[in-house]
Amino acid sequence: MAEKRKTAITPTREQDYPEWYQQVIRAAELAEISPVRGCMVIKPWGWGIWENMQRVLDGMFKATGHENAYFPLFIPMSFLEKEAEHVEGFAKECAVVTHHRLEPGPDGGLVPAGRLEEPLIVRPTSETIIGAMYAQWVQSYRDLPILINQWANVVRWELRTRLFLRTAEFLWQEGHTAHATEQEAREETALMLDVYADFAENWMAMPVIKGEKTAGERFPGAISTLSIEAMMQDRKALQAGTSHFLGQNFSKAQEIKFQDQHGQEVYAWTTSWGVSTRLVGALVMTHSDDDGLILPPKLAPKHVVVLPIYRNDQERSDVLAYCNRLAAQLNDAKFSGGAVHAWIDDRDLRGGEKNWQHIKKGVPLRVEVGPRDIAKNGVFLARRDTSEKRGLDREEFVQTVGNLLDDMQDGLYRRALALRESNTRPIDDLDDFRQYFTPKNEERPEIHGGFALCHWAEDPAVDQILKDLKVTIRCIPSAAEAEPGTCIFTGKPSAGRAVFAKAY
RNA sequence: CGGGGCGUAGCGCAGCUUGGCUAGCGCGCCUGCUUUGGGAGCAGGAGGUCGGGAGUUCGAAUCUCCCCGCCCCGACCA
Repeated sequence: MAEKRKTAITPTREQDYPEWYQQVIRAAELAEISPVRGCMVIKPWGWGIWENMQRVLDGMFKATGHENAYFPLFIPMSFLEKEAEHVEGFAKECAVVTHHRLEPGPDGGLVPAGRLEEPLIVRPTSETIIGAMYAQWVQSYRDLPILINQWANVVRWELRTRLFLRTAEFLWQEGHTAHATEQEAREETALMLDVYADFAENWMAMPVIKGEKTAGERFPGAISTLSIEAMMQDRKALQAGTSHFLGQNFSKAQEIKFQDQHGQEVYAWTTSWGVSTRLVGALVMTHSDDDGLILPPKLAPKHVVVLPIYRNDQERSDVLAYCNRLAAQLNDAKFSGGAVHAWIDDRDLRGGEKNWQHIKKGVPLRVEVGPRDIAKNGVFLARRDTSEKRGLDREEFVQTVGNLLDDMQDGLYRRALALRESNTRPIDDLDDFRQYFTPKNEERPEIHGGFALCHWAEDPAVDQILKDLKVTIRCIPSAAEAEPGTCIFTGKPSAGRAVFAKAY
């Protein structure tokens, strides 16, 4: 017997959460570190998840009146310079293109030649280049609103990267809208946050808190930034999507102006909103366990893997024929407004090995089919989320597979919500707050803390305490009721509680 | 970008302190046979310019210098 490990992933979440995360991504074949510094290669299984995310989100954007378009990867440096806060926010992490030609170098290599008159920035986000176009497109109130989204890659020259969570290049969508009135733009900002929350909860099975960022956490150049915040299994917060109300900051900087009904020349009100491939990382950290990835069925690239089991050629042909009929039936079954996606894994690998591969990749359902099942016209079913295994009748399975997948989707959401709820609490005392966010083992911090709901006030003293504890204010929850209280850091009066947590 | 650690086969590592035969081990991979309902067994085999460059030396994975990359901790961030 080979060495039998208790879990498919080492270390476990408890032993070393960050390392566990990396190992899950590798074991599930989602992505790999690339030869290019800070950049990752997204592999087919990981890409399949992102494709599903794109498809669903794209449908939601269209349903709320948006259209897709595409703007250039390169942004003239002067564009970025127009909005002061914006420059300051992104300058440090910009990749800059300064040349447009390569020539043979003295040592046989290539050297850049043909210096550009004006350097080009590889977009870290596209407010400026899109705004420049909007300025041309908008002349009359009749041209508004403009509701455009683009799917694109962006580059932020990060010094410390982690697969999916923070890479130098990442993929995202960025919506950019321009409106005639402030109210309409604010409504758009809130609407898109709702879209993100809907997607997170109903497709990713990831509960989120909707809220507004504090001044310190705002997008550079925004009047207000809304976000959805999720709790990962190490109880840290992950910002999973943002929606910004940009006021007239960018339209003034970029001359996006128009004549209103009264013939007055006024500036447009703009918004921007985005989610990125970071959501794949969020998915991993929300649901997976010590045996690898667990996927919410609604975003899984495939739902059911059929594993044929046979000993000889005769059995092989019988079993495969049965499996083919089963897979065809499954692919006709309905799930989540589409079809169940099943396939037969007939690779020449031993059963146990093959089985574990699918466990690690998080395939929601595994179905073993061997001579014994055929004799009973049945299947042997294993579900990834609960590890439950049982034999059942083939027809019954085909009839109920959609419901089963729905049930798994719900179960994952409830499990994630339960984790968040049992690790969220109001804290009204600074000592309690410190204790909550201080690990028992300073050398190797164990999983600790969670979300704390506290009264607070704007004050440099608060910033310092939070910095020392490595805690951030995640958001001021939209759902919170007005509740006057006292800032636990300064004793100043507070209008309501904010969510505090350690964060990614 | 500051502090610390590490680069040896696809992955994980030993060897380095005290330079010396043909650079090893486990997993994985290939071939054959036996196997196959939860990570198979035996036998044989392939795979390395020891991260890169320069230096010291009769001789460098091992010593010196420079460079590159990765990981951890800070600062910054979707």
